[in-house]
Amino acid sequence: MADTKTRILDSAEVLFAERGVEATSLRAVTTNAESNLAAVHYHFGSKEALIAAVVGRRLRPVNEERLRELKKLNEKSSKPASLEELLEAYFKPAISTLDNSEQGSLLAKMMSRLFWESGGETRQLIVEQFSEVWEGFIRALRKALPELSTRQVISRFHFGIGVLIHALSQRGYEEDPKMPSILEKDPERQLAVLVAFVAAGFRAQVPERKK
Amino acid sequence: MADTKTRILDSAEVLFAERGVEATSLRAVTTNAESNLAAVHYHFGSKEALIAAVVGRRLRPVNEERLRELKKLNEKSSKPASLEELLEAYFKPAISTLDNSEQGSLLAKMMSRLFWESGGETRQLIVEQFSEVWEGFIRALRKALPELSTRQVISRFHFGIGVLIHALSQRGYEEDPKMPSILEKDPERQLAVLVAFVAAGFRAQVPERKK
DNA sequence: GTCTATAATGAGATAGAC
DNA sequence: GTCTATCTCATTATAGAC
Repeated sequence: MADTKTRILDSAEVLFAERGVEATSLRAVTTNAESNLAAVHYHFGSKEALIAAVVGRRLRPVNEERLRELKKLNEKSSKPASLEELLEAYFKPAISTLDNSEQGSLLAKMMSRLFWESGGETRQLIVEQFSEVWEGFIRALRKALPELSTRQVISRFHFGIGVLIHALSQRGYEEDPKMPSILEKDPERQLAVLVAFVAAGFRAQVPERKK
Repeated sequence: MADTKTRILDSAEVLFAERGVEATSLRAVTTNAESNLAAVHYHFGSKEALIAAVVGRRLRPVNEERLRELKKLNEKSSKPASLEELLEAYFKPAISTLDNSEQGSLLAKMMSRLFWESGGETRQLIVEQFSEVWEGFIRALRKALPELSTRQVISRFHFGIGVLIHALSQRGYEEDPKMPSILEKDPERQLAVLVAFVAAGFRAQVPERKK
């Protein structure tokens, strides 16, 4: 059996994803981890700090891989990276990490929840985790799409993030007949579909004025 | 001053959006509404019921307008409605309602939060509110895009919903330099940009197999 | 490091006067 | 319909034994 700290992290991750962060009590976390309330405070200090640890453990490797992929693209040749390459570099780490983890869809839901649920301190955490990655990708996307204004690039990049988050977080609801599954089963196809959709959106022409 | 019931709804809407539903206590709601705890239980019965009332009050008119617009498109001519017309019918009620309400961005955030935060009962509420609308739009979208499979239409429709939710919910963070504003100021342009992005995504060709 | 026991707080809900 | 006061319960956090 893993050590107490890890068991608490694992347990918290599952429960945060299933019920949401606010709705999950530390008691539920520790019971599930076959530990006790005091252990959380010994290892993490507070519930807020536990949340940060749970998020950081999963998000850090994803964003590190994104930066590595981006660096590879930037150094690869004198030509700027293409739109599709950049989107793939951004989406792939998220999709593959989620597939390799035993938690699977739960993790995706936890991340998307965190994105919205966070008020105040937790939001700060998210912004910090992402700011370097976003800056890097937006800079590269501007080079790939010189015909778009910076503002348009940022806007459409966020549209793409919205697609990713929504798609990932709807996993696990496949059983519901009212909410048919969104993503393909095969991770390679998932990635291809997402990249194709968002890339086409990036290249869309917006009509000048409404008729 | 509005009656107590309305003041409670207004207050709850603002606080739910700012802090999240779980994190908002009924005490905070009633203090803000210059009322008291008992009034919530008199008018609504429970916190869960209050949540449902807050959501329903805003969501119902939006979804009713969507269904009206869809009906208009279906009856307009013998030709099936175009992709752009359908997307506009879906997006416009959300954008214009949000602009007309004095709460503005708070309301958008409340909706997007609800979409994710909801575990169990509250999720049920969301699915019920949306199922008729989604069914109608997916049926119409299939006619507009006969070259796509039903599964692809559903998947891409949800991608579009992801874009809408994400875009709307990021309103109000404009002050943060790390998170530049996503949407145009002008609602007409917002709509045009969203429709163009999602329509292009719908029409994207997905490469058959990865190289 | 781990645990039991308990403190301190805040939550949703309710009774009953007005 | 509205309000104060209170009930009951669950939460985070901590003290202190081992």
